[in-house]
Amino acid sequence: MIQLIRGFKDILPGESELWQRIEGEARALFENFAFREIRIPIMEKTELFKRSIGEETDIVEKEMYTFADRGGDLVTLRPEATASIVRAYIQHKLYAPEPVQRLYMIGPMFRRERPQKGRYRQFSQIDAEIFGVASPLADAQLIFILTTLFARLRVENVEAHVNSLGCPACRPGFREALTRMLASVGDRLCEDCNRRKASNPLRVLDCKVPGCRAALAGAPSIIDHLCAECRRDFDELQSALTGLGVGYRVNPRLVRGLDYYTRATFEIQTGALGAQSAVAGGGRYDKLVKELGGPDLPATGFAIGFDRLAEIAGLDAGALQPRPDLFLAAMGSAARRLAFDWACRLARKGMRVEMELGEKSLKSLMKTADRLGAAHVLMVGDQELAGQSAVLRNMQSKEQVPIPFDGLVERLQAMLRGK
RNA sequence: GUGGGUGUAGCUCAGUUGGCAGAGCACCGGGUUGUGGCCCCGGUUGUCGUGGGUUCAAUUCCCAUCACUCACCCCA
Repeated sequence: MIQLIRGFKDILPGESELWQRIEGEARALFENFAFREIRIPIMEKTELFKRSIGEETDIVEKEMYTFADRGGDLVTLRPEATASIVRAYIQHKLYAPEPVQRLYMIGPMFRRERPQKGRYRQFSQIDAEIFGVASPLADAQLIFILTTLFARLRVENVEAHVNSLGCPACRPGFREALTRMLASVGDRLCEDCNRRKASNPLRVLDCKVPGCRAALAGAPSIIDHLCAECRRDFDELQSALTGLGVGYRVNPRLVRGLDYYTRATFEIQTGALGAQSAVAGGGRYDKLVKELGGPDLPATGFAIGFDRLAEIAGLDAGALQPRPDLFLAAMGSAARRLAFDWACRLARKGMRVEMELGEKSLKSLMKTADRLGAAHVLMVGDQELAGQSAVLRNMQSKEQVPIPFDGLVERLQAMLRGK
């Protein structure tokens, strides 16, 4: 028996309906906010991810599915969506006719990590990006979309965390101050943080080890080091959120694992996913478009962990299961042939129709119809053939009415429409 | 990459001084010769994760391995 790859999973009927619902809600919301869908390839040249995400990040250093294809080109299964979307934005000069582009995509990403709750090697993201808008109102809009979507999906106990990572003008100053502080408490930090304080000091800020948290009690806050422009933008983001009625928490410890982020950064966090607290994360990356060879245009975006969202959505999966409008119960080959014909025609007319194609007792057929949750059952056997009239049973009221063969499809369509 | 827990029927799980493999649910059939849910009766389903070892005998003990899972790490 060949089993699926570690960290990958099948979305089976019963769960796929939930995924469809989530995707549908997301698409509808994006359309309302004037986003348009972009479909990007599942692989890119490895170089793209190295340059955008950052060589020193864990994603690039040890998590990417990278290999040489048969022509010898180094390619990588996408670990996130932003890099490809930016690449497409530049490559197709989407900015030329209109710099402002609101784009979204939904699809699988790949990172080779050790699987655990809320973390898979193939996972899906719902991704949104806004190009060409420097205003923090764009960031506020993204957060508003996130909280709206989560509310529609009945996600409870989530909290929006926001922070500013500063810009090339002010972040270096903060980084220095933090590095100095970390050097002075080096002996109290965990092993990982001692390694990180050199490679990526900002990451030390969100270490979960209690000792590190205590040692960092007096750590400098990025917010105190923001330059005037960053400060002003961060204030405007907050007032916009407040104006929209979005609850949020300023979290100076919120940092990102990807190098390209600047200024506004945010995360939707939950306690329902074990150790994985982030259901969605994003922020502004004003320098990335230019770094990847495009014009100097700002951008901001987010990614939702689809799998994580599906796990915490408060929707009743049972209520999402499809139920047949009509189940055809036929006895005998002649009646079955007739019923088969009706079933196909009714399905083509838009009715959800199910039918048993083998010979079964009526009792067995009724049981099947009941199990499937069929609203109505159409019975046809020798008696009905003789009278040229089938019997329609309402499974809930148990009421049964004869339906003449002549014009049966049209009659049923009219009777069951909208039910 | 590191550590803990768990692998027995389609599902949830029992199964200790080592002795031919179990329950509930589900499924199929019957009770009701053409009418579902409730009830009753009967029936099907297993490489006991895999490979070795110890033993007359291993689901049980030992070793290895794989998978799942949780946590670290990292992130969505």
